[in-house]
Amino acid sequence: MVQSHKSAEHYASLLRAHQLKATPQRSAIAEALEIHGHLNIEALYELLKQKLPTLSLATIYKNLHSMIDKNFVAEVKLPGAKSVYELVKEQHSHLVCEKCGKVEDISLTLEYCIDEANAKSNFTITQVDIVLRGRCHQCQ
Amino acid sequence: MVQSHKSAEHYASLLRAHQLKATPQRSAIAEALEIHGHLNIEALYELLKQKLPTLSLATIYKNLHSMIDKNFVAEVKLPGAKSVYELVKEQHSHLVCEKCGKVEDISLTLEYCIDEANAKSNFTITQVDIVLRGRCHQCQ
DNA sequence: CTCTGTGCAAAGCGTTTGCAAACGA
DNA sequence: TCGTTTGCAAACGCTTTGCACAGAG
Repeated sequence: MVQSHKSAEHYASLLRAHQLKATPQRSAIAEALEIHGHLNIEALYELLKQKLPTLSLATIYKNLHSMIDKNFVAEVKLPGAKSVYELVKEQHSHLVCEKCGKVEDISLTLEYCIDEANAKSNFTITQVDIVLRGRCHQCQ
Repeated sequence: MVQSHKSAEHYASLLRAHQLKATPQRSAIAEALEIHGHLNIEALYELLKQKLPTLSLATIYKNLHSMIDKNFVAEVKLPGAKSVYELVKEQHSHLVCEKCGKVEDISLTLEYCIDEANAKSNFTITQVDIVLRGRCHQCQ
């Protein structure tokens, strides 16, 4: 298991930088997402209950919403699976293993896609969401 | 409003070609998706109730599932919006207007993305789902 | 001290299921 | 005719809400 090397204050500052009050629940969510990268709501709840036994699902829902509103967390909708949540970072795309479901980030050059889409359509493209599917190294 | 120029038998044949019994409800779903391109469940229900007043939501859910199982219909998950459904066609990507929500198809060259992802990751990519967001011609 | 966040329980809402009747092949 | 589909209503599960108490700033 990956361990955190960040202090509680690290997450509190991150939260405050996004106009979010720093509570233990929110810090725990931030830490879990930073460590695990991508988690769905159920996984997040199971994970956090270990450290915060009284944590309620409602709190997770409320906090994910406020974190998304403040652009601190993003929801990643995956084809044929539950949404996962991640900390907002620089623009990136997602790889999903079709066998084990693992999600990884990948940085792709998107100019080509955007240019082609602008040329072929009447839209002015501002954003590209890409989900790549395939087999991860272990599942080949 | 776009009107259909296909006979009822056209949709019945399409359905049978996908191992689906041709019922009026299914033909109506196929027709609506062919005419409108992309519809969410609520829009589909409202539309179809006009022609089939006794149609139930449960029937739409059951049929969409069997149509997806038979690879006749595909679900398109959109960031921050309800899923829409479309008839399965050749591989293509989606454009979504961030103002009016309109969804259009676009054919993009994906080799570049796939090659780059294969080169930069340990995954063997088999599929790429791209959702482009921006402003459509009317909403610029 | 004040306002926001938390946890619990209840409510809400979209989706699924069970079943009898209707229907397609 | 036989197996599938339909429509209804009930059940389900995930998400949201209301509220009293606790906690952050």
